[in-house]
Amino acid sequence: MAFWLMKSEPETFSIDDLRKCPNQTERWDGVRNYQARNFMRQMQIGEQIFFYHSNTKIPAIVGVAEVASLAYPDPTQFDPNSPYFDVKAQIDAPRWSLVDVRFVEKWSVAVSLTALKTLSTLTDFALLKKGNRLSVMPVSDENWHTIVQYAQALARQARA
DNA sequence: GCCAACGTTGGC
DNA sequence: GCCAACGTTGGC
Repeated sequence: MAFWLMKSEPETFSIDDLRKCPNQTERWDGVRNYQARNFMRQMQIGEQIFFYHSNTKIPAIVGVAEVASLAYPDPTQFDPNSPYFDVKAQIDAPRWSLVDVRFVEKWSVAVSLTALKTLSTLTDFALLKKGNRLSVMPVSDENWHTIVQYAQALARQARA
């Protein structure tokens, strides 16, 4: 089982929006980057995802979601009315894929990008690499557990 | 196949 | 709102 991180701008689609979806599940549409697409094509049902809020006042991992489908063609690429429409995409040769994503939990205390940068135990974390713009990326087992434990510690502190 | 121009991402 | 970093496009 692999672990992942997916970015979303909360003004567009936040973790609260995901929680309110039918079955708390939604298509992760609009990814138009080949590397990110390829990662989604590797995803297996049930794999865990950090839900990251980007391009906002406090960029942060705000909770956990899970992969709810294998990758399939993103329907918005064929829809001329969608902002994600792609003229070059053909029905019989789709360019873009997506997976369904299901809400798992929202953390009581988010783990901010600033906080992540202070975690010296994180190794080779793509999110922290300079100039990183990838919206879907793998997370190593070690980094996943480090961050989850840190989030739990923050939650305990907040309760105390 | 190179690379300049352009558009986008996303932290600050 | 700024701008650095990056990916994509298209002329040659």
